[in-house]
Amino acid sequence: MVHQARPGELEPASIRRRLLAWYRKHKRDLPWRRNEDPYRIWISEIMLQQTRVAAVLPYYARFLARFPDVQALAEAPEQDLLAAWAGLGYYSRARNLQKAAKNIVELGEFPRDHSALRELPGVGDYTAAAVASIAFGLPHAVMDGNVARVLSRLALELGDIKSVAVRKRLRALAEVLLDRKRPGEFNQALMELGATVCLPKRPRCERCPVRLYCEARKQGLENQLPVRGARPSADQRGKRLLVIEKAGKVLFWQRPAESSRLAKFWELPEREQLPTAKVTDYAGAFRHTIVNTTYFVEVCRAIVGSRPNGFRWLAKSSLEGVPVSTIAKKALALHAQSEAVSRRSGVP
DNA sequence: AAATCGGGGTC
DNA sequence: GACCCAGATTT
Repeated sequence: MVHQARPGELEPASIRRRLLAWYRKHKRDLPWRRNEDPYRIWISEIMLQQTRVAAVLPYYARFLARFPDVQALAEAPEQDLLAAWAGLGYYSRARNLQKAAKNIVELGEFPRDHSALRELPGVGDYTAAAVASIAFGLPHAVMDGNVARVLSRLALELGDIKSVAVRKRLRALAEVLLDRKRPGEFNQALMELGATVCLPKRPRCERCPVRLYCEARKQGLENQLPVRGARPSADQRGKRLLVIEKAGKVLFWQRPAESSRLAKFWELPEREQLPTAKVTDYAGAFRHTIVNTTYFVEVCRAIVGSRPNGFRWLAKSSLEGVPVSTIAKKALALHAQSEAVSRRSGVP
């Protein structure tokens, strides 16, 4: 019996075949695609949460060299871990990674199914499905930003992509389409399509292996989908940071463990924290956006009499091994640059 | 259901 | 600037 598709009806078998053929030919050579070690797949998936491939690449190899297996990760000092993660963002990922590593050591083996994976801190529906399918060949469909966009176009989903109802519909569609014999490959193919062809703006439909099945394209609506609600506009704040040096050391304070963001990261003092510091000169300014706030940061050099309460001197040479916020790193770079400029021009 | 969490590439 | 990324967790 040959299946005869009616017009407008989804054709999962054909979509699977075309998508996989396309993927085998066009997939990018990414470091986490070179083996199926669950540990390495897991690390890659955590790093890739809300983070572009290009941003992850420089971190991935370095991180694995430093923490080559679950044991090493479980035993690492937290400051080492945060230092290795500094700049990637969403630092609760690093903290949860280590909690999970400790759980796995306790378990005695890497969790081998979706529900066991899902219990690890930092592992939600997406990551559990990704690791289960890619590392263990289990038939779980992933739903990430890429898949949601691709499927919203394929199925002409007109509801808000963030809404629970729409996510649920798209998830059901992903499960129907999933190639249950090659779930890992299929999931990666769908995500790869979203990342390289079915782009948020101006999708490259001429390169798409399933364009003939795409309802949005049939209607000429591929550029209008997916639909998403408006976002709150970013607010803006000023910040004045001080670079206070003494004998190769710089004055820092450390965010408390309970801090909602950048917990335990080291920061430069703000002008308001040290009203008695004597500002000697102006190093420059830059802007930095954190989630929904844009900071306009001015950097000054300053001097203090003695070490203020709650602050510590950190050797410049030790900063690599310590979690330092990106704002502080930018400020230090600006400071170093302005110092070099004033030396060249002969200004003290 | 909505808010929160980083940072950067890209248009 | 706005958008968005191989999301998870808390409120």
